[in-house]
Amino acid sequence: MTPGAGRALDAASRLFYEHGIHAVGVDRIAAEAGVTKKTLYDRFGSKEQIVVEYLTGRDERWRALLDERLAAAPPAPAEHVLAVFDASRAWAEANGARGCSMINAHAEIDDPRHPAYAVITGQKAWMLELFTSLAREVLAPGEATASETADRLARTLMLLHEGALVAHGLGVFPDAFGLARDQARAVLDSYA
Amino acid sequence: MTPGAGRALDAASRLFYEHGIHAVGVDRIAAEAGVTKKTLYDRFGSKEQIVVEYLTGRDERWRALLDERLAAAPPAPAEHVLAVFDASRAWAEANGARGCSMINAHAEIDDPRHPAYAVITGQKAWMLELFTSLAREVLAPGEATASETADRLARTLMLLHEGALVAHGLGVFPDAFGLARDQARAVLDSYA
DNA sequence: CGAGAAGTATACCGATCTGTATAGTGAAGA
DNA sequence: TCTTCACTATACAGATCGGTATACTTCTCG
Repeated sequence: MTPGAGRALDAASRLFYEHGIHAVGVDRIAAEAGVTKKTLYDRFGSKEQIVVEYLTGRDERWRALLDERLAAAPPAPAEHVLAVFDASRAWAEANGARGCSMINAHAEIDDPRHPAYAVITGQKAWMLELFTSLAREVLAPGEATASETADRLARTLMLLHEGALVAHGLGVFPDAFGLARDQARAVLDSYA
Repeated sequence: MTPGAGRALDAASRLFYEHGIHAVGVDRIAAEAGVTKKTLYDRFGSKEQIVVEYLTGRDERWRALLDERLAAAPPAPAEHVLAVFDASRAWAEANGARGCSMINAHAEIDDPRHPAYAVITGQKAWMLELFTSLAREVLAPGEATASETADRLARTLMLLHEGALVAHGLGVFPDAFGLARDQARAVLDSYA
């Protein structure tokens, strides 16, 4: 990534997240990045591609933070589940004043053929798979066999997590991730 | 509401919900409603006002459906909580292929001073208050006294509900409202 | 040295954006 | 009958949209 491209993607990411994708034009991105539109189009080819790289970049940074937190968590599977909610709280404090960028982008992108659509649904599917694998370990440590119970537990954790993302983004009540974490523990206990 | 205004608001509501607010221009609204732009601006004054009435209209229809379902539910307070999730499932089947219009609109409106912002946060606050009053009745039937326990239960129900809205809108897994309803029952039982 | 990559500055394109203006039509009601 | 209301049709304004074109500079690297 060239310096100009980096500045452009940084500016675009901030502007897209704060104001929405359709509300931000390429002229504004170029101006705030201190870059000309020619550089933008030489590097990215289209606004659509900038959107894709914006979402991909957030996804990668989120997964990196999560991997880090999971690696540092106590080895018990249930602790890993709680670490996901802790990671989300930390992420939201640093990058999440306006909620989940994937949920927000989904509100603006109606066409499933849009290249950014796969990034959005891909992250949600990945999160569900993560919860599913954690749920399996909680229910049957050591075994990696699928079960309807694990799927159900994983989906419940996903509900709590997505709910916390929205409650936080809309400011419905304070510390949504803390409550979701507590409820996740209660759900895990109920399965034990 | 004059006939032309009604057609315009219907068209705007459908287009805003399906494609997003910024992606739909007033020319398109006018064309699909079979109305001229002059009629649009004579009746509504601005696009911003059309957005406000779009969200207000959905809010009112949702509350009407919910009131109806709550009135028809068994008298036990816990049944009323479950009826909220049932109402959401019914609403989503009829009007919710792209998720919650308030969450979606929030993704596109960054300015808290935007007149639509109050409609969005107002609906979420109202839902939290509904869950809170139901939680109080569940915990202490007949009494209307506030308690931290009731607030906590209400927020947990809110988490499950918002989570189901998102999981349904993004298509993360099938029947999110059914699962949320089952989990709500489990949470209610745990408080009993 | 010379080529190529990365960048700047500026102007332009056609389309679309919200919003306004002008002129006229048809119908309902005092 | 005459006014008022709701509406149509069309044209336009100024700004912004995504995207392209031309010409020049600056730096690195073989």
